[in-house]
Amino acid sequence: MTIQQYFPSFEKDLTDAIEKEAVHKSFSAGEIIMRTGQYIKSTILVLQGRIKIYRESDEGGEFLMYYLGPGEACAISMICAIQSSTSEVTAKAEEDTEVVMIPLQLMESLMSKYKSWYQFVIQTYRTRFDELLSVIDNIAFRNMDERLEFYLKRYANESGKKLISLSHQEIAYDLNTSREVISRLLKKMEQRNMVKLYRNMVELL
Amino acid sequence: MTIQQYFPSFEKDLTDAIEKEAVHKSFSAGEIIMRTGQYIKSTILVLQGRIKIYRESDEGGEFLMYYLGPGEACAISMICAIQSSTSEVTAKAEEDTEVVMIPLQLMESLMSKYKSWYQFVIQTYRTRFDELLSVIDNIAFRNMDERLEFYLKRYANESGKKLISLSHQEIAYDLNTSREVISRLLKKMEQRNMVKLYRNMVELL
DNA sequence: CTGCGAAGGTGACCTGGGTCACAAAAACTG
DNA sequence: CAGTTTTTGTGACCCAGGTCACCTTCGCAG
Repeated sequence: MTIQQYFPSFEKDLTDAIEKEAVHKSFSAGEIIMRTGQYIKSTILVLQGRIKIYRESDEGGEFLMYYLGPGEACAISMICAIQSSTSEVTAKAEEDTEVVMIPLQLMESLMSKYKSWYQFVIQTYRTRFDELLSVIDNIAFRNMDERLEFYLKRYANESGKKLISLSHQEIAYDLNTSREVISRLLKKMEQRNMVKLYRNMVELL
Repeated sequence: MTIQQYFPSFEKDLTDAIEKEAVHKSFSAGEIIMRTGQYIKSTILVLQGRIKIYRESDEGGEFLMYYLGPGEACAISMICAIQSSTSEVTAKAEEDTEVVMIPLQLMESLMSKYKSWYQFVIQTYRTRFDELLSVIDNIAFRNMDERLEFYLKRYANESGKKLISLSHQEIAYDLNTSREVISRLLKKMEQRNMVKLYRNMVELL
């Protein structure tokens, strides 16, 4: 079945155990899966779609951390699940999304029983930790133009398309800046032949 | 012995195992323990002193992530150790420091044998992940004055002293800004009676 | 086709904070 | 204690990027 397919590193027994005890769930595009301060009782594995993980400030600012796609899991939900503490971030379905929710206790028992699960968890931490490091690099050391370029490239990479369907406003939210700034910078990039601009779309060249 | 003392959550057997197989090491103040790009083969537990974990940019910028004190461990070294990959950060002894190095294979076997070790590792990930989140919050959403305030408070907290022995230049490095900016902001804080300034020292009020 | 809302463009202006140049203390050294 | 080094203070200036005001363009619904 699907778990097998998206998580090929899992042992057969592990796949079965998850299949038997975990809960499948669907979210439609735009739905909030988890919000700041919410109590977490399960970890999330993504089967289909895309989930956006971002941080919200008290003053309504918003800041993209990373996206989760099929075959990936939310490190934060893992950590919190184990500690059964509250989330510090918001998760939103960017597209229609299908996930498997693994409750706290199951998580524990899988951990001691299946080496491939343990390794998957470690791998997940590692990847997300790295991702956070690169986020920090970007905001600490780079200017807006470089950050925008990085953002577009990453987006294109992860979605596999060169045509990025985002309005300037949406990009601005993700980078915690204003629409005008993004418009100006994109215009500059267009003049340098790095992108081509359309309504609600940016094409990377 | 000391491991027992600084890591009271460890089972007796675990303490013994570490005592027997891991290596004690000392670093003097200012020594680099681990640098960006270096291959990591062991995890570090801190017994004495203080270690500063920071990120370096290509252009020589520097950016503090967090400090490690007695009883704490380096999450990054754990993750990298397990993956036997390279480090993305630099670790420097801030004071004379004593650590225990736990080699990769030992790490693995402790993980499956001792529940208290497994929990310690998870706990460490959690703490550091949170710390990174708050670092991101700060640089993404806050201005320099708030960041400086946060920085000083954290420093005071962690060292347990209200007298902070740092030059303006050192603070500036940690926050990846310039000395002048820190001087100006500290002066303003002094006028607002939040701190008192001395040479090479800041006192939090 | 018209009218309206959403997206994008643009100029004017402001501010935080980075940079430069230099002065004044403070501390260390012979 | 005269000279040197380190730290701190400060004014002048600049630039990225945030803010505001307002315009244009596109696409859609009636």
